[in-house]
Amino acid sequence: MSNRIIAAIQRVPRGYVSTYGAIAKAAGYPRGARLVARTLRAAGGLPWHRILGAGGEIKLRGHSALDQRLRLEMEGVTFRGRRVNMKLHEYKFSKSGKTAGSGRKVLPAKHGRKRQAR
DNA sequence: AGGGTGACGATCA
DNA sequence: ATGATCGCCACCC
Repeated sequence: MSNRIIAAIQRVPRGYVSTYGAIAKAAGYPRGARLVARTLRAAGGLPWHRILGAGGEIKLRGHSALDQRLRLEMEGVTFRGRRVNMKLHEYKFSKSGKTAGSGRKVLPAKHGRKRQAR
């Protein structure tokens, strides 16, 4: 059952987002990104718009993609071109029990980014 | 049982 | 950055 997946998705707070892969992993399916997608489509009443593809890219097509984007912006999520500004909104799961903060070294952001094609 | 598909992801060209 | 491939996993003919 995708119970674990459902649960993981529901843990993502408003104004934040996560990815299929991350959700899958958090739910105990390290390679189940597709399962997450399937679950999102099947189950209802879930904050489906908060789940994105790797890198914060919207994987939906057509009008649904726009819908998702609007919903996210409506929640205060900002975009960087075509994808969500994960830097600011990615929600990190904690193994609920294990080392919370986990290891993220806060890489030095250096100065400005180089370029980027819209 | 067999084959195709998709709200994915990582790699390589 | 874009497009093609391959690997994964569950569902649907």
